[in-house]
Amino acid sequence: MRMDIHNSEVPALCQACEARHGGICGALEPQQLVHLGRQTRRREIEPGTELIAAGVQAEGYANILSGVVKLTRLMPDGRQQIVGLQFAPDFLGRPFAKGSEISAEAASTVRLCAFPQSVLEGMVRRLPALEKRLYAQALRELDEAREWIMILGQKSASEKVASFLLHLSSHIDPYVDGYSDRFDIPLTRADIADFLGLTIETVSRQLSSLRKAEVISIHKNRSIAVLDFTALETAAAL
Amino acid sequence: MRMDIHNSEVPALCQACEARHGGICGALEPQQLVHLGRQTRRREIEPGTELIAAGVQAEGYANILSGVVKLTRLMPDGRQQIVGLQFAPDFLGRPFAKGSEISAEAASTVRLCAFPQSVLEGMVRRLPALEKRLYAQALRELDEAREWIMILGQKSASEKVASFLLHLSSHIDPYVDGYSDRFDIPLTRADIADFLGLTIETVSRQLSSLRKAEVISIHKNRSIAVLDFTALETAAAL
DNA sequence: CGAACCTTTGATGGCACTCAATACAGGTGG
DNA sequence: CCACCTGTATTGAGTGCCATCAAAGGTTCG
Repeated sequence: MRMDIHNSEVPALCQACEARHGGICGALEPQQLVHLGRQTRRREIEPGTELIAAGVQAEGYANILSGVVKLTRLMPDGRQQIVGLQFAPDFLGRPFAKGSEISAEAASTVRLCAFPQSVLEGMVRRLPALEKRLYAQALRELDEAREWIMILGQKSASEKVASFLLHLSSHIDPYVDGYSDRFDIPLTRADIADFLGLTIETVSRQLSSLRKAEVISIHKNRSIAVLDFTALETAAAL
Repeated sequence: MRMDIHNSEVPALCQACEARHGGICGALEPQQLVHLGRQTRRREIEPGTELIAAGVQAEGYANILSGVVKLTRLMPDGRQQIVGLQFAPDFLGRPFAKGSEISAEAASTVRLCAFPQSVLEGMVRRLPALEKRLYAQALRELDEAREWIMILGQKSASEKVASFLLHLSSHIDPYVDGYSDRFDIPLTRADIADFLGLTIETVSRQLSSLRKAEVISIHKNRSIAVLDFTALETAAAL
């Protein structure tokens, strides 16, 4: 972990924070961290909790410390699509914006560092580097969204599922279990299906197919180990 | 058209510019317009010309004055997906970024107001309002990208084509032809197919279907008139 | 008028969806 | 600890939508 020159000036909570140097906090000087730190509150969110409702202006903003947040859009007839996933240390919320069509929901247990709208917007006005960070995240999200457009538009079901697993594996820290690295899938099969524009049956079939080909191994339907990374990349048509 | 308080200070070229109050120019004061105006060059681009190549850092930036630019991503095996369309007065290029996977190509004849990279980046550093404009466009593009994610993930072929026509009709100015408003489709069937993740045959079939249902009328395969807007919205599942 | 290209239309097949049944995991209470 | 129950995931059979292959029709050039 990188250290600040005068760590004594950095709030204790921030010193050990996973998001200290990422998200928006990376752009802040110690004294600004103190200012922000006074008004933040850490929260732990249950899976399934709605964080930002569609069509409603968010009351606050937050940094994601751990867990996965899914951004969903709902069609008038009830069809649902996950339009993005956010991981630590992503920033949650849209400054200066009216409510959008998108709602945010905790996919797994999520830990947040939350602060009120006014605080962030005030700091942005005084600190151009902060706006630059927000801009950078928006561009990163835009690239990611366009990558998914390509995946949804061009790829077959099996390629979609493989691409999804690769995406997950690059954002989730694995833990060692026996001889191989495993990670918990933070989404249900229904979530994966909503993300990939497939049905849960098709997702399940593709996962089974990868398991039978010994590209991955699945434990209790909840954790996955990638046994053959190269094969997974091939399957994703990357 | 909105007027500046002292129009005499605004470059003549900008006074009559379609993008004067949109894109990034809307954030500029007359004196800054003069500064930028000195270093811009208007260009007219042939359809099919590549404006920004994938993997290469762009040499310059531009405002779109008219026409349509398609942003495409190519897969290793040759499959192609259009990940976004840009219309006037959108800004073209990504400040401070290394080359991305995406390439930009003129879909129709495109008129640009182009300027070198250094000029824009210098102005951004001195003018926070400009960065805010760029941020706002990135967020707009992000919303649009996520809308297409939903369309690609959830909608049927007929719904996709109807959604596409609605999208076009909201970005292209129609001209009166006989008794109804028409507009030229700036994309070939192949482009539409690449955008919607379909084949040209399927696109053609869906267009024929809408024509037979008298929702639209097609003239010489190139221009379209929306005869029944409500029916088109229904067909798009909006 | 003819050539090249784009678009439309038709016939067929495969991939993913739908419907249906079974299997599994986690939690609760006996 | 096991029986039971609920929600989630897997597997199977059949169907439908869209891709593929193939041919004909339009449009725009020279």
